[in-house]
Formats: sequence, structure tokens, C-alpha cells
Amino acid sequence: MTEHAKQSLPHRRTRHDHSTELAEDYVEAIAEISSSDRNCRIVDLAKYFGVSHVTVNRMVGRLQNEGLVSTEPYKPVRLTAKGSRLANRCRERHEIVYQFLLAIGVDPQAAAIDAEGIEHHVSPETLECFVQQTKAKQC
Amino acid sequence: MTEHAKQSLPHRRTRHDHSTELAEDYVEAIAEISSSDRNCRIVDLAKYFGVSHVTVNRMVGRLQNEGLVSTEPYKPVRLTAKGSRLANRCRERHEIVYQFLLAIGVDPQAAAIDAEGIEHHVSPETLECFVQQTKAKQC
DNA sequence: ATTAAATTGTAGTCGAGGCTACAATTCTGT
DNA sequence: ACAGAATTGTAGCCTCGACTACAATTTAAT
Ligand SMILES: [Mn+2]
Ligand SMILES: [Mn+2]
Ligand SMILES: [Mn+2]
Ligand SMILES: [Mn+2]
Repeated sequence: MTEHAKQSLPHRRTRHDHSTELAEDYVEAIAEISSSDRNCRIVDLAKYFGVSHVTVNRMVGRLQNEGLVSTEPYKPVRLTAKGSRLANRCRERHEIVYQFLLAIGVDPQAAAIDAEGIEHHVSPETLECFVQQTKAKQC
Repeated sequence: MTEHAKQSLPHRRTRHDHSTELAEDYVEAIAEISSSDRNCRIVDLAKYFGVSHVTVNRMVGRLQNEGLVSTEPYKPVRLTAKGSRLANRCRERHEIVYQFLLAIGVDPQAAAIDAEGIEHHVSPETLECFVQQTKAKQC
């Protein structure tokens, strides 16, 4: 650790959050689409994220390299066990952030938008505080 | 607007937040360093963010193109009026997010780290809710 | 005044994440 | 069965944000 690591730690952490963000959103999306549709296709993900199918195609390849999804040419995308576990964790965290924003009075539309970005920067400690606050508000 | 814009709006918004994030963090850092040191140098920013001076150098060039900073070769980096206004807005938003996290019980270290990423995804509506919550807790 | 150190600039590389254009494959309707 | 539509894959391009290695300039020490 360099002398200024303490100073730059928050920004280093933010950069790390961003490096894992897409994988998290992808497995979450694949889980959601798979549960309703039964089959998650490349085009579904392209529509979901608002990007081209080419971008999705390459990202799915990366997720496969990381062991999070399994797919074959021209076949649907499925989550591996590892991918499923990650998806569940992300879905729970996302839901906690979203419900917390609602609980403090943010309107549903803004809460949905903000939660999509915020979720990736919430540490376990902060997440726990969100849970407690949401509970408190519901009493 | 395409047919699925509504579905993909949160992710589009998150991508947009990320596209403006670095400029926001840079002007905020330049303002902070300038206020204590008097002179903000490339190396100061490199240490502050934990990146190489080359990365900073190019980013400062971009900020200059956007009219946020002014600098000359081998000279310190200064904020323009426009850059100063942006820095002030970002500093205020950052502080609100940080104080809010403290108010709901997050420890200072975690709050500092999480706030650095969260701040860029907080809409004006949500920010206002943060302010109200922080006030409420202080009573 | 010279040398050494610090700072800044430049050249060239890399991977991530976006795109368009086009080719290949699979699915669907008649 | 086969033509057309939808889907998926491939080639090639771009910008951003990071890096190393090295050159130029400025600052500091002797
Ligand atoms: Mn999500
Ligand atoms: Mn997200
Ligand atoms: Mn930040
Ligand atoms: Mn972010």
C-alpha cells in the first residue's frame, strides 16, 4: 500500500464497483427474464438494457468465461449455479435499496432509476442500515 | 424514443451518470486541493485519485476542452467560473449524501467510501429526501 | 552554475463497452 | 418446401480510462 492509498481508497473502490457492475446487472436481468419468459435470448437482453445485440453477445461471452452463464451458438442464455447465486444476491440487494428509497419518500419512478446505479456502491454495512431504516419506517 | 425505452431507462440513466462522473470528481478535487494548497498540480490529482500522472494529464486536457478548467504547460490547474460552479454543486451533493449516511448509522469510513460512488446516481428528488431525513434524525 | 530531483508532456499499448454493416443460422407462415 | 422474418454471429470501428517507458521542462540543492 502506498503512502496515499488512504486518501485515494474511496475512488479506487468506486472504480472496482464499476468493474463488476455489468456482470451483476446481467445475471440479475437473465434471472428475471428467465423466470417470466422461460427463455432468455440475446435480443431480450438488448431490449432490457437498451444496447445493441452485438454488445450483449460479447458480454455474454465474457460471462461464460467467468463461469456465470452457459450458452451455445443460437441457443438461449442460462445461468450457471454460480451465476444464479450471484443473481440472487444482487436481486436482494437491489430490492433493499429500492424499498429503502420508497420508505424515505422517493417516488417509485425516481427510486427505480436511482436504485439501478446506487445498488453497486452500497457496502454490506450500509445495506444493513438501509434494512433497519426501512423496518423503522414501516412501524 | 424506441418502444422499450421505458424498460431500459434506468440503465441508460446509469450509463449517463457514469459518463459525467469523472468530470464531477475532478472539479471537486481541484477545488478542494486549491483551497488548502493554493496550487493544484497534476501530481496532486494523481495521488488524490490513485492513478498515474498520465491519466490525469489527459483528463485535464478534456476538462479544458469542456471549459471547466484552464491550464498552461507545466503550470498549475485552475477552475474556470463554470468549473467552480460545478464543483460547488458537486461538493454540496457529496456532503449531503455523506451526512445522510452518517445520520442513518453508517460508520464514517464506510460512509466516505460509499458516498464517493453513490453521489453520482442521486437525483434531485432523492437528494431532497436525504436532506429531510438527515434533518429529522438530528432533532 | 551545474547537477540532481521532481514535475509535466508524449508515444504507444491495452481492455471495456459502445456502435454499424453484413453474414449465417434458425424460426415461421403459406 | 421454401421464402421471408427474426435472431445470432462476425468484422471492424470508435471513445474512454487505465498503464509503461521515455523525453522535456522546471525546481531545488550543492
Ligand atoms: Mn440491478
Ligand atoms: Mn444496476
Ligand atoms: Mn465520486
Ligand atoms: Mn456508479
